[in-house]
Amino acid sequence: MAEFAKSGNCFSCGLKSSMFCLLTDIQLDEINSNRQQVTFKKGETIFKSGGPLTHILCITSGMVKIFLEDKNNKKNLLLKIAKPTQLIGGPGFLVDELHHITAIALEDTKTCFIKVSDFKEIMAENSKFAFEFIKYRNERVIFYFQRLMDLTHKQTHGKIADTLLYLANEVYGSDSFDTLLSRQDLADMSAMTKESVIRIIKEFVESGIIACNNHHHFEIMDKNKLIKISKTG
Amino acid sequence: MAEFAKSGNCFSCGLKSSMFCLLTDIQLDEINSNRQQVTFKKGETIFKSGGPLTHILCITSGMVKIFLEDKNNKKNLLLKIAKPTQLIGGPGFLVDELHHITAIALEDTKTCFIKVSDFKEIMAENSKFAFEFIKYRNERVIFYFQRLMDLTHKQTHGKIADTLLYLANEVYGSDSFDTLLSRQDLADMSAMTKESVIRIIKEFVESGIIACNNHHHFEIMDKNKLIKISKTG
DNA sequence: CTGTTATGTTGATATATCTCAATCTTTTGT
DNA sequence: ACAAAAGATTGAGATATATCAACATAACAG
Repeated sequence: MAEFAKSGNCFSCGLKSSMFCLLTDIQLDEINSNRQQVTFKKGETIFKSGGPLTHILCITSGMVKIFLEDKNNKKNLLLKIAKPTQLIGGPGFLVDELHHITAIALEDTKTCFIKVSDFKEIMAENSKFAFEFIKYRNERVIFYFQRLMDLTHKQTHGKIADTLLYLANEVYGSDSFDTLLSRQDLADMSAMTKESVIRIIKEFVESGIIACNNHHHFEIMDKNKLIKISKTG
Repeated sequence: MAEFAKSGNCFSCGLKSSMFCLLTDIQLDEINSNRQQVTFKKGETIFKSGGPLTHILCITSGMVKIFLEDKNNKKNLLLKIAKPTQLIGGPGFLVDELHHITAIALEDTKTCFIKVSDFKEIMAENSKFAFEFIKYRNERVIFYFQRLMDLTHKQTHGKIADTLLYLANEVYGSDSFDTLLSRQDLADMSAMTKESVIRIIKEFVESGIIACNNHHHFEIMDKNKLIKISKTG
């Protein structure tokens, strides 16, 4: 198992320019000695909504889908795709110490488990670390605000445009990408049915806005048009 | 202008059992000497999305609606009704120092303006205060998660049930209440049109679930039924 | 390689909700 | 008190999207 970089620098596991850069050697040692590395296979559940929040996770490699679950209606809402160097844990921290989101590995994924108690201790000692955490949280809130507006006020074309732009810009960093997400996942992300997703993707392909082969390769051909569709809803 | 209570206690302006109880005398003095009390008339804008976030506000008296604005579509999403002793500021804190929400007084409202720089200083000195702030933020995130699920997956009857239950339980603390919200506000809160709100309220009245006089007085007659409607969507 | 299961696709139909326009009611300002 | 403005209500019609069922294709296990 790789050790963390010393001297207030980032994790050796790839965590660059994150809040962990703010830690002292002593604090890094403390986290380092208590952390556990765990590997998940594709499709495995990393943690589940309602379960105890004992650790904050850092993704070392792989990809994870994070979503809200509804027991009654079995309708999920996919919130984000988490990638390496991102922390996942959720808002139960300092509240009820429960998970409010579910995380499932989209491919084989390595994670570091950091004890919540270590997290708290360091946060109490190191105010810059706490500030960075609040900043991170607030950024997420701004993101969810946008999600609330988009999912409640836009119609299907706009929502699919949003989902495709999110994947290209935020997840894959390219207008041409292969995704691990199923049509149902795209539907859960856009708050609609998989049938509607399929129909709109077909429309987008027919009008030359995107290309799509073998179900999982996407290419954005006319990004301006897609952005316009996203804006007009 | 009233002074804050000393000895680590709450604001004299009514802020009870809040995070301000965690401050020392010195810290309270610091906030106290820099704060400004501002009164807003009914309908006045307290701050607007996009504007600079220079102060965190504490509501001393009155009621405020907090909502997300969309410049293009002029469709708003009402997030919450803020009441006395609540802090309002929003997630721009430590991110871009801008407001991401708009606040409008629903009635004559008194507020305390606390400088963001004071807030930061005290948070750096007092880790318990920072923890309390993170807790507060995380509670909001959990609330927004629920909102995301409710607004995207439920249909109109369920969403109106949610809105009525929110007003009764969280805002007015009674199953019988007069609200300052218009039909359009209820629509903005439930992510639907005012016409649909009106029709469903009429249905609820006709089936004896609620009573509603002179547009603004509501009374929940059959709460169990309303809860059931909220659950089944 | 082959049957089985999961995922994707298409079409026909139902329906919830919005839109628009007319009308009625309440609130507000003078 | 009255006119004007704002908000609430109702109805008819349009439409976007879900639902359901059948079928096609891809992925997977033995």
